[in-house]
Order: sequence, then C-alpha cells, then structure tokens
Amino acid sequence: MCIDRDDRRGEMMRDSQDTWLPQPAPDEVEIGQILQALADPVRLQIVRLLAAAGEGSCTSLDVPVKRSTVSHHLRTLRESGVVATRLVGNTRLSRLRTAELEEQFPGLMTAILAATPRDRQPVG
Amino acid sequence: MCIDRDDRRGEMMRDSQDTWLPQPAPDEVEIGQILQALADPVRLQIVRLLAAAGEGSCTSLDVPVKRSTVSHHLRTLRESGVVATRLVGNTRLSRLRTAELEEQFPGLMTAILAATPRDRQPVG
DNA sequence: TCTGTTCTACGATGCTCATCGTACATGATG
DNA sequence: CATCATGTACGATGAGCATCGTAGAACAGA
Repeated sequence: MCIDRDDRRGEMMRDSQDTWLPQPAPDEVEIGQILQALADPVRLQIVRLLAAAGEGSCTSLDVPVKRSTVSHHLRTLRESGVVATRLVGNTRLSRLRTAELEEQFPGLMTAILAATPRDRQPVG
Repeated sequence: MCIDRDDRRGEMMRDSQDTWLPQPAPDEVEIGQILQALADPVRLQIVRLLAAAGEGSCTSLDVPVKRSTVSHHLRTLRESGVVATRLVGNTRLSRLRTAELEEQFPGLMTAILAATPRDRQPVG
C-alpha cells in the first residue's frame, strides 16, 4: 500500500523482471527540467558516477552530502527524466536513461559527459 | 576609466572593428557554469531568441521580465561563456558564442536548441 | 547644452531549494 | 522475533538568486 504513496506523480512500473519507481514518459521529459536537474554540481557528479559505473544506490554513490540528500537528488533526477530506479531487495538501483534521452535529445548527454570534470585537479 | 570598472573579472576586448565586454576564454568555460546558466527558463528563452535572431539587445529581447533583469541575465550568460557582447553606439549587442561552444562542448548547444520549447501551446 | 534612449550598478525583497537530522517503513539476516 | 542496513518522508534552516525599482553613466541627436 505504501507503494503508490512512494511517489506523488504515478504508480510503480512493472518490467518482465523488475519493479521500477514511477518516472515520466520519454515524450513528457522537458529540456528545461533536464538542464535544471544537471545544473546542481552534486547531481552532475551523480550523473557522472552513474555513467561510469552503470548503476548506483543511495549509499554506493560517493558524493559529499548525507544520505538523505542523495536520496533527494536521485528523486529530482528521476522526476526530471534523467535516471530510472529499480527495486532490488532493500536497495534501489538507479541508472541513466541513456536510450530515452538520446531519443529525445540526441547528443545531449554525450556532449555533457564528454566535458572535462572541473574537480579534476593536477596532482603530483 | 569606467571601462574596466564595468566588469569585475577582466578588461575590454578589442576586435579589428568592435569592442567587446570581458568574457572567459574558451578553455576557461566550464560545463557546470553552462548548465547553471541554461537552467533558468528566462535565460534559456534568451538563448533561443539569440539563436533565432543572431543578435539581441537588452530591449529588443522579448522576455517577460524588466529590463534590469534582462541585463542581469545577459551578464550571467556572458560570464558563463554562453554569449559575447559587443558595444555598438549606445546599445550592446549579444550573440551566442556558437563556434567556441561547439569547440569546447561539441553538440551541446545543437542538442539543446533542437529541443522543442515547452511554452508552445496548441492554440486554436 | 539639453533631451531622450540604452544599459548597468546597487540595494531590497521574496522565493526556491540544497542540506541536514530525525523518524519510520522495508527487507535481509541471525 | 530481534537486529541491522537501506532508503524515504518530513520539518527546519540557511544560502543563493531571480526580480524589481531607482539612480546614474554613456551615447545620440537636436
């Protein structure tokens, strides 16, 4: 019963194998929301980590904020259409919606992820 | 003397014909700043208008905010590296730094500008 | 010089939101 | 059942910023 209480904007999605948190349909995703989601440095870092690792959870993502804040950011990323989250046991694994984003905004994520992260400092 | 007081981060630039407001060098432009600049709906609208018209000034841009706010947004866009502004008489004409952006972040602006503006509503 | 236009700087204001701590639900494990 | 780990909801807080009005500088034209 808490399933549909989990998110205000929709119901759980069913895959052949997995259950997914509600997310906007590809044609509902708006470029303004995407840009707003990626504007935050922590969220951009999360996106980079997901692009590198494929998947990530609230605790596995190495970002300098508390767990509840990571959860908040993952929610924002999901509601804007950037990531999809599936339930695996007690954890929730998020991944980039690479295919849908490429369909809706060709070249966008590629261009952003190709950009050099600014927090890379020359060490040694 | 007020020329270098006009912006805190640099001096005027001289072209063969024009004088330009100070702006970051192409390699100083950071993707995070770009995304943050484009995250605001009014600024995104300004960018769309500039892409369509080529150039625009504080008063010529048709956005639903006051002139001083447009000036503020153009400053943000300039300092983030999105637009360049040249002085023509009493007016200041801003344009997208299309070439430099394409060089630094290939496909980025193309992808964003290709996205359908959300404020298009079916009328009639 | 006087007038009108364009634009910016500055201060004030109000709202959005990133962050955190806490409490709680859920699932895994013993 | 008891315990622990994971994640979210919620309320509070503080900072950032979008917006505006006003004042003043710079330029064009008469």
